[in-house]
Amino acid sequence: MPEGMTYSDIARRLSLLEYSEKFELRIFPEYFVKEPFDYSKRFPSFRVVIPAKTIPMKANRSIRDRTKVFGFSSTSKRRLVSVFDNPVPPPSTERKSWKTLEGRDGLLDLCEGQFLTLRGTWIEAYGKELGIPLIISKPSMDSLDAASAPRTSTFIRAHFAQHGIAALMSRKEYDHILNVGMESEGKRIQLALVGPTQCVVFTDNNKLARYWFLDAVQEGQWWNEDNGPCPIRFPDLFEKHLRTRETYDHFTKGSHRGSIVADMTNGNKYFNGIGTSHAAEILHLACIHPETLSKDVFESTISFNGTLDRLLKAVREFFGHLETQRYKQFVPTRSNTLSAFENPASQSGFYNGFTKVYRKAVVRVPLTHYMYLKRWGWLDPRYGELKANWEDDLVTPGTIEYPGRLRTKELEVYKLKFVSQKAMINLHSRAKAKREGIEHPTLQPAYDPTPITWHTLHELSQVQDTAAADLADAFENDVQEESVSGKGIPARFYTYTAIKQQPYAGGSAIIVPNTNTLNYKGNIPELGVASNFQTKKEDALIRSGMKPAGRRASIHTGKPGRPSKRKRSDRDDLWR
DNA sequence: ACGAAATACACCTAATAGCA
DNA sequence: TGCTATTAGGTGTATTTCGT
Repeated sequence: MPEGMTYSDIARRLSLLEYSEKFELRIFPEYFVKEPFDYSKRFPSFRVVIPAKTIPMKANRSIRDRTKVFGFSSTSKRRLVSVFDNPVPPPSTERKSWKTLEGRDGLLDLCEGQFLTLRGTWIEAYGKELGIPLIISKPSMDSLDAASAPRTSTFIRAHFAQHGIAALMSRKEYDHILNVGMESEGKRIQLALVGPTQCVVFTDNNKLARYWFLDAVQEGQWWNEDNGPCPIRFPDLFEKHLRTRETYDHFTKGSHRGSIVADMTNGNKYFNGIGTSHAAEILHLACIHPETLSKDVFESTISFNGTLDRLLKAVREFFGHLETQRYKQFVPTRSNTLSAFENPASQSGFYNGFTKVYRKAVVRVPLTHYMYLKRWGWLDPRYGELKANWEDDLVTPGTIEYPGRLRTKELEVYKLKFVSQKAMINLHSRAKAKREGIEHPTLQPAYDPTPITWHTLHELSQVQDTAAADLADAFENDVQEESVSGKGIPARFYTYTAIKQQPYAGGSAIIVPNTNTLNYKGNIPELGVASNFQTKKEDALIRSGMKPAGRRASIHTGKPGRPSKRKRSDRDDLWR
């Protein structure tokens, strides 16, 4: 969930932090996750966490030490010192040495145990990142006077995933959580900037958050320059960037086949700060089907039917909620709840007030919007014409205390779910069956957590086709394989993607122009769309009387890499 | 031949959906 | 009602084929 609006909100709350010279960085290594890759090559300033297997073994280390999930000792940071041969951080003046240190950098070590100067107003959000500038006051040996100490500066760059936030917390609550134990409280703090009365705590229960410690002088700015402009802080730049020739070329060139929802949520180069929920809401606002090809959206600038204009307008309108009086009134910076992690009810009320689509089964639209959708044919045919006197009921009666509210009409929203399943086929037995002239054994699902519906059976037949093609290939090498290994052709797994759940309320099916959009994330997407319009392909199918109730799903063999292009068949002509 | 594109997967656990 | 299985989030990297 953490997306542009979330980061902006976090930064706004943290701006109330009271000024203090004496913050202290505290780290809780047991709430970090093992990093699967060595980031030191790409991010020299990033504190690399080293998988246990790369830690040189020492005779006196216990089993417990060796099973640590990453380089930090789980019991205390101090024990890390005994693990590495060269644990001494470099002096802050020798900046070059940060890069020369292999596997980790000195910035984190420099921060620890030092006086850290931090101001709430320094904390910024940019896209999907939070930046915390810090001044490190390094006390000299003979003086602990922070004011006169030599200084250097660093940025902490924070990126959260699910359930990750940074929050302002009283020192009292912080101490309480530590005393009770973070596990028992369910509050797992990863990093904390601890002041005498106030703290900034970073949490991410799923441990997917990432933190960078950047050299402020060397980097210049804390955010990732590879990402596009922040739509909240620089809306004009954001829009301009999406209207450049380079962006147009990227989304419209022949090889680009992505859907707009996938391109908005995958990567931050063009749609920085926008994730799954923001994308769903923005597309809803713009009356753009999430699975519209990006190519079509961006080409609209040439054909002048305004799809890109609608999209960019919707982006502005969506993030414009942060500027409304309602936001300032109902989303307080100063929480009056018992815990810093609790959100006031008024806040969730605010967000639920304008989010219409994401993870919702129905959407309520004003009558004017309903008419708009109807006018352009974006509504399911089930939704009929409005009564002649609909204008009479635009506003509910209301009372003196509560004025009448704008009457809305409820529309169903699509919820699509896709699930990957595995099927196993024994090519050897099939080859044998073919040699002996008997019928092929049926393809068996290797596991099937859900009941097989006709949809999945349909996809299974697709898998059968692929398996048959593989079988033909296998026959080419049949003799050779048998003579070498003596084992014949091995069994092989095929993975296929099937529709687990039909569109909510099952009124009609969406036919997707490009089946690639089914698997846009490798995860299981849940799409909420505002309206249901019929694609050209669906129109053609209806006309030809061949409209299937489900849709064809792309087949996956389970191996990574770009999928090979399907050969064009005669049937494809029906889809034009 | 080589850059670009598109896929899987690793990394987690609270909350929820589904089932007995 | 209690138990088990599934789901959500975002990014870097590996792996494969496409397009030129």
